[in-house]
Order: sequence, then structure tokens, then C-alpha cells
Amino acid sequence: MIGLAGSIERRNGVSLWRQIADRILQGIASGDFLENAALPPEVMLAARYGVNRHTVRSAIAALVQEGVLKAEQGRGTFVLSRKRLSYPIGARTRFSTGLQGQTTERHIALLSSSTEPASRRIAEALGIAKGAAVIRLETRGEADGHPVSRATTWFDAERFTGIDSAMAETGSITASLKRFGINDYLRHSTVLSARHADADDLAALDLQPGAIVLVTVAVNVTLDGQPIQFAESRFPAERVELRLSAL
Amino acid sequence: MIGLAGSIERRNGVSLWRQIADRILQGIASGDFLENAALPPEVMLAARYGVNRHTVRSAIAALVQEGVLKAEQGRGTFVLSRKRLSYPIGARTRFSTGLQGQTTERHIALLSSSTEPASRRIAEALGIAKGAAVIRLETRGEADGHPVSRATTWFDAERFTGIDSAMAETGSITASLKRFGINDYLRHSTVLSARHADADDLAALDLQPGAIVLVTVAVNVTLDGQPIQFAESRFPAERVELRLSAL
DNA sequence: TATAGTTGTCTATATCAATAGACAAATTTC
DNA sequence: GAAATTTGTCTATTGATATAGACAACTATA
Repeated sequence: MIGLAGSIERRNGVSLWRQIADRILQGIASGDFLENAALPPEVMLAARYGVNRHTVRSAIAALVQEGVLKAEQGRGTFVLSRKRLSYPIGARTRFSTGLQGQTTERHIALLSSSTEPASRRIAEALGIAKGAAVIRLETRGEADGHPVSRATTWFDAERFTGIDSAMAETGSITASLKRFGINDYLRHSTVLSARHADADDLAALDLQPGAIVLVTVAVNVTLDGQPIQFAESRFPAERVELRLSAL
Repeated sequence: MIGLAGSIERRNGVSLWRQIADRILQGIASGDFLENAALPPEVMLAARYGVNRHTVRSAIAALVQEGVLKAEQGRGTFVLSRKRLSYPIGARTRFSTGLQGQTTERHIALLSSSTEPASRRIAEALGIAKGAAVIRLETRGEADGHPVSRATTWFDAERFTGIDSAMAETGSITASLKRFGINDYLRHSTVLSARHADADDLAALDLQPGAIVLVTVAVNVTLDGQPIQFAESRFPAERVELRLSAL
């Protein structure tokens, strides 16, 4: 975003056209290339990045395919408007309230649910015995019809029997938890990382292969500190940034 | 980390061997492949990922080059131990204190410094006039001799004249700010994103091309709310995770 | 010591990625 | 209408990527 653009690296397993496509995306994100304006001509981009014009064309073709750019013969190549959502993370983060003002419609879609024995990691996070039954929800957050998050969530199956159908009905974790007498809860811990999206995320988030996802692993607790929810969420880095607020 | 592994994607600009190398790295991070133990044999990995054995060998060769794996003819390929640092982010995050217990030695190296006019973004963050002089520091955080962060930091040049030499001497932002009468400060805001490392980050962080960096953009303020520092930090996602604490 | 299992090396072939040059087609500007 | 600018298409060449098969070299173990 800030700072000098690096140069292109060769024979590292990532093709030049993909690297240049990423650079153009960066340029758009950083305001280097303005939305709704023309990109510099292909010949100029080729000179700037030190590659052949055809290589630049491959990069542009990929971005046209992704819906980021639009090329018009004789006129130029234009940046379509697409802004990044700023997703707040804090002690009282809620999916729908956090995106107010940035979107007009948002909800969480339940993709699938299942009951399974708790792994060691999940058991520790939820404070239950390893192997105890937990409910796993696979969900997708959507804002204005576009996917903005993909999460896997675990609940203690004993305490939250039926939370899967509650989620399917309400489209909201907060509303579902209310049915179990939980009117307020806090985010206890969050660990953040990033990686390339796997095939599942690619499909669910409508991403192109090679896309990056931000990953948060969080534990939510009741006001008196009882863990109720363990979740791993994936956010497409090209469409979402995480804004850390009071945790 | 959690969830089913996705399948390999073809002709997306990222070579198969690079994708498989990334998958193996993920497998190590998630505990799928244990440290100090043998990886499954090449033929088995090839079957699992649906590619030729030679392609798996290319991926392994790259990871051997990166120091992640060690191959021994006739015996197998072994995972070398290398754990991810967990870097805390919160209101009082300090580089050295945050990593206590995980490392024995850490400091910040000053790579370069310069004075430049403030861009609009930096001016707004620091509460000064656009174009006013700011000091830019390029630094690298090191723990046990390995680079763990790469940051670009801006200070108001008028108020913090000489902070570059202070940084070079002390190797610490906290200690440098003390010389300007600032004994305590808070992290006011943090915005988080992720992207591929650029050439500069690759070199400074000793990464292989295609690596992912976590990016934080933060503003630090004095106790009475005056902004003093604007910083963009990059963390290698393969070696560092960010643990969000009280902000 | 013989055998099975594993990594290392070699040859061969097909496809993808990148460069190079030339010219066509569409748009804007003079 | 002519010229300049820009994207689109075509041919050709080179090197990297991926697959396939065979066999050598080394290790562990029965």
C-alpha cells in the first residue's frame, strides 16, 4: 500500500502475468490507479514493470475476467469501481452491525451443519472434554449479495442443541444465541493469520485461484467468562480489511 | 488450518509445485505433518495431491531450499522444527516485551531514514499540515537473529528531530520516544490486511517470492490523545501470527 | 544378505509462460 | 479526412512447467 513498489521476480512459481495482475490490484487499492479512470496504456505498463506488452495483456485479461477492469479497443482499459469493506473486530463485534453504513443488506447464510467429536484444540477453547459432541456450522457472510466472509463455528452440542436450525431461520449468530438465554457476549481472544484461499474458500467466496484470505480464530464468551463459541473465519483480503477496535 | 484441504488449481498463474509447497507448509502449520517427523513418501504425496511425483519433488526441493524440510536419500523427507511467533497487538503493544518468553533476543534494526513531505494520508493521521516535513524510518524487527517484521514509520519532523539517530542507537521505539519526553503511549487505531510480499519485503524478511505478509497500519498516540507515530508494518504470515489483546 | 521402501537422476514429450515483431481495428484528436 | 493513440490478433521462438517411465543409490529391516 505504502512505500515503493517492488520489482517483479522470475522463476519463483508465480507467473509474471499473475504478479503484474496483483500489482495492478495493489495500485488500485492504494489509489495509484484511480477508479473509473483509464489505466496507463499497455506499452507504458510494460515499460514500468519491465516486461513484454503481451505479458501485461495476460495480466489485464485475468483482471477483466475477474471483473476488476474493462478494456475497450481504441479507447483504453478502465478501472471499475469496487471498494474494500472495512470489517471491525472488537470485543462486541457483530457481523451485521459492524458493516452498517457500508452496505445496505447483510446476513449470514448457513451452508451446512454437523455434529462431531471435539478435537483437542476445540475442547480446550470451549472448556469441555475432548471427544465431547460439538455442533459445527459452516457459514458465509454476505453483504449486498456479495460474499465477504466464510466461517466455521463450533458450539457445545449439549448446551446449544438446535442452534443450527436457529441459524438457518434467523441468519444471525446473535439472534440464535438469544434463544439460549444469551443476550450479550464478548470476544475473548482472536488470533490472526493469512494464507492462500483453499478450494472450498475459493468457491464459497467467489474468488480466483491464488487469492489471499485473512484468517481469524476467535473464542466468544459470556459476560461471566464462560466460553460459548469457537470460530475460524476467512475474509477475502482483496475485498475486506479488518479494523481493530476496542477488544 | 482447520477444515478440508482444497484441491489444486491449474493454469491460474501459480505453478503446481508452488501450490503444493504451500499446502505442505499449511500441513506443517496445522499439525497435519508433525515437526521432526518424516513426510509421507513422494509417491503418496503425488497421489494425494493428484500430480506427478516429479512435481512433488519440485515442491519439496523449494522447501528444502527454504530450510523447512530436509531430504535424506533412502530414509525419507523430514520436517525441521520452526514454530510460528505469536505477536501480540494491543493498546500497549511493544515489540520487545510482546515476544518475551518466545525468544531470547530481539531488537529493531534501522535500515534507513529520510525526511520527506507528508502525504495527505500521513498528514491526516499525524494531525499536521499536508506537505509538512516528516521523518520516515525503515526498520526491521529481529528475534533470535531472524527477521520477523518490516515496518515503515513516520514522525512529525518538527517535534521529533533526531529520532532517527535515537533509533539507531537504542534499537527501540519506546526508548527513543523517551528522549522526547514520552514515557507512555497507546495504540489508537489499527487496520489489518494481507498481500503478497513485494521485492523489498522479500529481501528484508528473507522470504521466498510468493510469500504472504500480514500488513498493519497503525497510529500511536500519547495518553492525552495526540498522534505521534504512523506506521505500516509487514509480518511474514508463514512465521508470525498476530494475537489481538486488549486494544 | 536379500528385500522392500525411499530419494536421486536421467531421457523424452507436451503444454504453458514470456518475448519479439508486425499489422489490423477502433477511438480520439487535429 | 488524416494522424496519432490504443487495444486486438496473428506468427514464431525460447525457456519453464508438468507428465511419464525407467533405473540407480541409499536405508532399514526381516
